[in-house]
Amino acid sequence: MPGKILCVAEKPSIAKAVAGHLSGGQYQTANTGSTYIKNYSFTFDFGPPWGNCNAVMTCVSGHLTKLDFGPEFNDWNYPPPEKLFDGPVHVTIDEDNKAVSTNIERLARGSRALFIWTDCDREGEYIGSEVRQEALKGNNRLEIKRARFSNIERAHVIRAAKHPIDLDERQVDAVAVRIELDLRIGYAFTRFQTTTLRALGGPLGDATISYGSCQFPTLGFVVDRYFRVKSFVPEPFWGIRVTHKRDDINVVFTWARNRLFDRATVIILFERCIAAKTARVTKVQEKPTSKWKPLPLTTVELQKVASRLLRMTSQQAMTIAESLYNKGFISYPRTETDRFDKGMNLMALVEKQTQDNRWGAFAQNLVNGAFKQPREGRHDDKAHPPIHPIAYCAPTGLRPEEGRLYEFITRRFLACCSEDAKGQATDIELEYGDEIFHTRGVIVLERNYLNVYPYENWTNSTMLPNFMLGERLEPTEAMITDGQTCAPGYLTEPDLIALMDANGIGTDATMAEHIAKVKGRNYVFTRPRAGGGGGRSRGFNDGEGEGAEAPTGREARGGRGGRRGGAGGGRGSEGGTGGVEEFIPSTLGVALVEGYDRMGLETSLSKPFLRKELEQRLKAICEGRVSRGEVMRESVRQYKSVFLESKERVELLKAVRQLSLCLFLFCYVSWPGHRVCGTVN
DNA sequence: GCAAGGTC
Repeated sequence: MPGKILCVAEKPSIAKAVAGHLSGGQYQTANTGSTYIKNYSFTFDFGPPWGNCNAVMTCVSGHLTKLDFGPEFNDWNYPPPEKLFDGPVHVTIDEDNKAVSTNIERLARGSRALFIWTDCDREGEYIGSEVRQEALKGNNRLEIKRARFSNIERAHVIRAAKHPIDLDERQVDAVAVRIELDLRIGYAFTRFQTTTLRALGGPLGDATISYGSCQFPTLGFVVDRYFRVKSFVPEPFWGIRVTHKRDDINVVFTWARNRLFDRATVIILFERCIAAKTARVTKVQEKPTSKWKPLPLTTVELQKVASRLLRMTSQQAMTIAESLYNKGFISYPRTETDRFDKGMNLMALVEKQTQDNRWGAFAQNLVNGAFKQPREGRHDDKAHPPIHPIAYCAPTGLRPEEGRLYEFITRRFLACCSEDAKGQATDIELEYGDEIFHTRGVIVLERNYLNVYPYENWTNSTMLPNFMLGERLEPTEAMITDGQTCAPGYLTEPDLIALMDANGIGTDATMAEHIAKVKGRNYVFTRPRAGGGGGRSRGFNDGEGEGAEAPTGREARGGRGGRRGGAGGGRGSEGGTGGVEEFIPSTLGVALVEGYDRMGLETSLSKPFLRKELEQRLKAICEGRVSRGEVMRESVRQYKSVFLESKERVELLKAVRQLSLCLFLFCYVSWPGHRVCGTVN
């Protein structure tokens, strides 16, 4: 044999799966000093120039190293926190990673080459560089390669093993910058905020007032919505509604202009309608319509749905998903990908579900020919497939909440593999005076995926009577309706996740942690949404793969007669009712955000802009447009200047002895009409 | 005692 090849994956599941494929199942397993990690030995023909080689496959467990300040920075007061922006930092290996790194170092000694099998995302590239570092300690003549793979299908993995590439140093650099900046900025501001606040005594005497580049924007979203709700001023609007009774059916026609905010105009337009006496049918159109099946499941979507329909917090959902993953029932639960790789054998996965007594018959029907390739979303992290069941699990084998999540994931998967729901829509348009009105009737013809996916629904609208194109009719009733815009609701967890996602705050794996963090720090709290919750249409994008902008502005609620036209046509209603938790900032949370916002909104630490800018700079590093050093210097300069300005303000306030007037940090002036919300303890 | 990112 021409020499041994050492393969290292990012986590045990990948090591095992890859070893299985490359060895054809013929491998020897050896324990290591780490409980979770095993070494798999086998032979494999890596192709030229390697040929048939002995190989050992092992792994790490996420990041191997840690960045930290030395003991000279242990004291929070001295050296002063601004020194954390340029003080020396060191790479260390945690105690629980010692065994992992010595395993790699030892295996590297007898190897000719290292093949890195970490996930093909930015963090994975960096973890690959950590592995390289350790391996080179054992053998500095080691040749370093990297396997490029986006799923663990057999053929794909074998191809990756035979066509390795090099580590992408730019991605490694980008992550190195992220790690160092998060550390410096997080520590500096956390120490500054905490020590400043504690000096004030009171109820916050021993609280930790942490700052983080993700937790603060998360808090910022909650505060922002809070003020939008509090400062909302309803605006009245008016509309026109026409009804016509035929064959004992009351058909409601809605106004093409929907509503106007000027009453006099509406009255004039309405009078022209009345003056016309009759309306003319200008369009009668029947056409097929469909309700699209859902997209393949991503982590963000899983978290949103879990809190909306399954009554779990996003963090609970992730914990449960991880346990299902570790038991081998579902695929890797942290993914941004909403399209299945063409090569994946989805039918085999569907087949495994045929034995279930809830959805087995549906799955069998797919196997028998009803199977349809899933829709393809626009996201692909090139590292993991969408979340899907990989083994069947009977409900008795799971805890109740695991069962509910497994059921959702499975039904979602089966829905993806079936046909859109089909219906027939009838659109009728009236011209009345100078105004246009329409109505729509929908008949659901085939429910298809809806039969396995009870989380969505689609129902027939009221049956429409026949109308003839060109006919004139006298409306049974025409009236002016009125209503007023109503305040948006406080943020819910799905809203918050959507905002974080849209603004690049955190990753699929960490968003739930940031939300838990701002709760744990008493920056925000949740409470059940008051007032039943049923009446308000949130207009929330249901994850159809479009941009995930969460609802922000005002929404209208009709007053008398202000209902939207035609029940069918669009999206159906969702199954979840009531029990929605809403996010409210605490006094402390508001004070923190206000304090930083007062220094300028574009650079406020509570806003997502700085983090977004950093993300763009990291991307620039990955594209080779700028160096790691330049980004590091510029970002440190930027954050340090915000830091020094904050510090100056505090000093100023101390000097003029106004501290008793300011809640903390900077001058927090009471918002007009703003009642301090919640308590800190 | 502080971050965010991996992962068990």
